[in-house]
Amino acid sequence: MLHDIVRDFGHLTLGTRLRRVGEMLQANTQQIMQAHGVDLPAAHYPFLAALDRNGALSVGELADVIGITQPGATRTIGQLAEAGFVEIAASETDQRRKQVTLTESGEKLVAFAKENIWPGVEAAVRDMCTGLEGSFLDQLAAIEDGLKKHPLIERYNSKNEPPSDRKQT
Amino acid sequence: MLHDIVRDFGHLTLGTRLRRVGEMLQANTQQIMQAHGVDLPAAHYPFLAALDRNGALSVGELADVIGITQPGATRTIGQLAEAGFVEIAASETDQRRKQVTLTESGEKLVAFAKENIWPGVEAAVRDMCTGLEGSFLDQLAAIEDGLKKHPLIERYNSKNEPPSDRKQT
DNA sequence: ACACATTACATAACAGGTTATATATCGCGT
DNA sequence: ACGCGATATATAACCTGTTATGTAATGTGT
Repeated sequence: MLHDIVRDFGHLTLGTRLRRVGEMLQANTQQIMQAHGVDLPAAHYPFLAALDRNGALSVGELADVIGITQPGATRTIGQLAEAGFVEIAASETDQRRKQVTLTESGEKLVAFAKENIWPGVEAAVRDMCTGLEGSFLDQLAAIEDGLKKHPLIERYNSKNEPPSDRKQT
Repeated sequence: MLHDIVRDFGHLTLGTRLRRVGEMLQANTQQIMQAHGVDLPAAHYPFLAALDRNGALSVGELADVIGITQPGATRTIGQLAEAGFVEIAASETDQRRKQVTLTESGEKLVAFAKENIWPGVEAAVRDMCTGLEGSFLDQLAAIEDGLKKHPLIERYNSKNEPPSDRKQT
């Protein structure tokens, strides 16, 4: 069998590797959400969480809080608005700013996720991270292996009731 | 000041966070290469390294070795071929397979990087990872902070001669 | 008060990954 | 030898981030 060259290269290819694991985790998280009937790209959740925590925020503030660049925030906010989860309004005091707020639908979504899904996801990821030892590279390798062996949704399901679809109110 | 919500959320947003750090590292690495006159997207280097190590490989083998999906490999290989660093030839025994090999230009590039750049990059990343302690999340936070404070190229330059442009042979 | 830099957001093009699916060749069973 | 599943690659569409740059509104110095 061929080697995993990215892993072999150690620190040299750490960037590629972190990115790869991150993408895998995002996909896993999205899968869990979907199993609950919530169908939204994984990267949208930090926006909803930030608005839930902080109330109305401008585009730039959201980018800051979430740690991405402003154009990325602009796009995601646009998609969330199109999906009806947030509202975008021009600030009254400064016509350049856009105030972003959760709609009622968005608030309901966050409430549901906060109550029923996110704690389980957090627990599943924490489960995967417990017992890790050694250097950062060692721990990362353990996570890669652990995630391949037991995907997040498996860890999630083993700790939770089988999900009940939120759409069937 | 507003919080970094992705970090606050702990394990819940680990995916987004890993991805973010990975992208930063890739960008840093690319920057160092560029300072040496080598202008190639960061994700292309694992391909060159794999071909250098293993000799000719098929598209699927490259995807395996590097740990990405086959369509991703197909695209990157196409770009490398266009840049003249690899050659794509149909296998003689199996018309479905494409054998990918380094061109002379590709071999020179790898030789130069292996000799003059990659060791320094590896050392810079290792430098950033030394002395890390605590949980995976703690170490990740330390890396985020360390990278923001001292980008890779700074660590690299402090340990190496100022780069000499390889093009001016 | 007006010129001009600064700020906030939008837009465009790209990087680097993904899934889903099409296409062509191979190889195997009957 | 022929049909058909399996395999190798390609293509298309998408996600999520990035730079670089444009545009409109704001504020500031003279």
